Amino acid sequence: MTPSNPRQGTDRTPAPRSRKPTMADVAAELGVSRALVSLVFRDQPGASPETRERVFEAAARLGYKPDMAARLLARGRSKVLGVLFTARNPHHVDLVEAIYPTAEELGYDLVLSAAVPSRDEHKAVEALVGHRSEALLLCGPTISEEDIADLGARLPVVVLGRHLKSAPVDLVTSYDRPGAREVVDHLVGLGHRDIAHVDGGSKPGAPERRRAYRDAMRSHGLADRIRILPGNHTEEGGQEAARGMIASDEPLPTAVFASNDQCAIGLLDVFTRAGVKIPEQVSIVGYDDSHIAGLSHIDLTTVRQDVPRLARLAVEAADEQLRGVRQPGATLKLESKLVVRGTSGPPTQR
Amino acid sequence: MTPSNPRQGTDRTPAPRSRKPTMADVAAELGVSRALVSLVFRDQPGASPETRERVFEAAARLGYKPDMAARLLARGRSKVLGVLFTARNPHHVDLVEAIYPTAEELGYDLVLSAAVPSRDEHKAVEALVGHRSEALLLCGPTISEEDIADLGARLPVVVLGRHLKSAPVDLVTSYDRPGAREVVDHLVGLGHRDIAHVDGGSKPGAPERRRAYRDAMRSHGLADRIRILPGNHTEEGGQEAARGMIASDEPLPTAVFASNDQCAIGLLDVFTRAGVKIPEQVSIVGYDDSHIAGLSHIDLTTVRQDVPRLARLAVEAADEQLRGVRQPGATLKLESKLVVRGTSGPPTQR
DNA sequence: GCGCGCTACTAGCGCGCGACAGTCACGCTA
DNA sequence: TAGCGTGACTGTCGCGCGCTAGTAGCGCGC
Repeated sequence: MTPSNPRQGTDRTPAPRSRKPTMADVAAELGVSRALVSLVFRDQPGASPETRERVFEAAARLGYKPDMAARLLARGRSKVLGVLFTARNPHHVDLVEAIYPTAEELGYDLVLSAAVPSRDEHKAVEALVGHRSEALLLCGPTISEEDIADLGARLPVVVLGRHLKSAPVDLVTSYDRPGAREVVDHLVGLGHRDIAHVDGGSKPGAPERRRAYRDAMRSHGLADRIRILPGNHTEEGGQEAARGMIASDEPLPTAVFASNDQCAIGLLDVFTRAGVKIPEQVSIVGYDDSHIAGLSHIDLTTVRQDVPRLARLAVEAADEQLRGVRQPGATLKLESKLVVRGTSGPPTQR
Repeated sequence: MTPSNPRQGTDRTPAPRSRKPTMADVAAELGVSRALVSLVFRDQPGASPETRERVFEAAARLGYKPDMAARLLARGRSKVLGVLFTARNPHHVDLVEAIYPTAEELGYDLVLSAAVPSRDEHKAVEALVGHRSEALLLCGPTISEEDIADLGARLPVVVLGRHLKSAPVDLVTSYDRPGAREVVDHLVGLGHRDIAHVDGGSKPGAPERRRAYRDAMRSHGLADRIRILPGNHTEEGGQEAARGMIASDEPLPTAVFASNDQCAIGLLDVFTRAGVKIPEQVSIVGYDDSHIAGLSHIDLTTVRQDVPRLARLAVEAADEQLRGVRQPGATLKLESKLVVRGTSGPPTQR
């Protein structure tokens, strides 16, 4: 019937080279102007209900879908937010999930870019900017503060889960001090005194959590028991730290507070394989309450961040910057909360 | 709306323009044509080395970055692949990670779209198409075969990890039969006879694995022990199945083969909480060998799919369709391999 | 002097759409 | 009847770029 049809029929033509239908095709089909079709698809006043109906019908028949790239090009605002996250980090995945609803609510489209081992964050970010993201949401970025500042000078940037001194960007994180404090309180309350911390190096959030751990230990009069082991925010980091503890001459701590859940899971892994009973011999506490911490039989005691609100605040912050209602540089912090599960318990006497 | 953008890079730029710099700005800065700048940025012959140097220098000075949207619009080929995945599925995350290197190698850019609870696959796919993806890679899509066929009629589509009868798309999966066969062989070899299967309903790959399980059981003469429990590919599905088994009047099977890792982890969760010893009382085997199966103290016996090769084949398949070197409809299957870990062992006599 | 081939560059159209200033028919008022 | 307003629609420009067909300039051989 229609001359321009999507490439159907795997039978006849070897390469049915059919163009994707455009607005002009729809307009021609109905004998109206492109502008009218445009109006209808943008849901703007200026078209009668019957016309709208006919336009939609014709569009469906031809298989027309609006072309984002052209739309972005033509209109000033792209309404696209770029989201950078680390594919392996379950907490980031949680954040991404939570960002979608608010973004949609405020009329933004999302483009995701994953930082993976073979592809560093610089490339991922450039891809986002290249795809005309109006603003960037960076989940725990590891690039330098200077690079983030440069980005922030180019477009609105919201950083999640990392503290920065002076970059012209918005920050959305949880308070680390109360969370870490709750962890130490919890462990001390159970009777622990030898509470070690496996840190996350310079990874986002790690310095703050390390500092918060130190403060909490001091305020419990356990300054001399402070023991900080180098780690990072991956399972491997936790595994290595655990191996180090086992191989060490010093006795094992009775509790370990890891800088994030993945690191904690790495600890769990090596300890249980080595026959160390969790939590009888060693209690383990993580940070983030990513979805894998609660589900499955990992059952990790951890600190829950309010992911839905973090996500909402981040999107709203980006929106505010874009609308120019305020200058960048806001810092938003949320409460976090200890979630006690199976990997923490009273120390056994020895 | 103020026409002047409040955000302005540092005061470095001599001619403070509120617009993002374009190719024309770079060209004007040097007194050359836009086309020349275009050549340089596309790394095409036709510009002298000195000119290239000057163009790059001027671009850097002005802070010019090529505009993807315009580039996509202008050139026929967008060289963008759209990837649909389920954020929560660790196997999908593994796939996404693995897709990046091959895509880059073949000169494709990637746009990710996550299916999350609040945003179904239809929307996610439309977003990808809207962003001008030339081809789609669908990781375990749950939308109907008909919808996939429609998509396949519009643009090249490669489906990972799901079998389809007749959609005009490429399929890249692992053989389910040998994998499931190996699982049953392994369990029978350990002495199991009551081997149940928690299936994945109609989820991608689930019917094939269910069938493969049946066949393998039959060929071991265990047709009468076939026991299939409804489940799905989430932790919750596994948990529910496990609760069902515990509540049931029938004795527990001595081994359970789950349709994927997440489901297996759900089983593990409920069984261990209920005091059922794994693997002494019940052996558990998963499917996918997603990164969380091996790491952490989950230590799940599972079937490893060759993720890097799956990813490579998928990208190559998309590329071939795009280059028109063959018609869609190819089916590529890879070997998969049992990985024995801690959740399977000989049954205890009772 | 001519044509030849080569490198280095330019002119200008078009991608699919949004924005905006029109145009047109129609109905209402004075 | 002219004047005016309004809803429904059209014409056209330009977004930032890719790409094809050019052209100017140069050295070369005869």
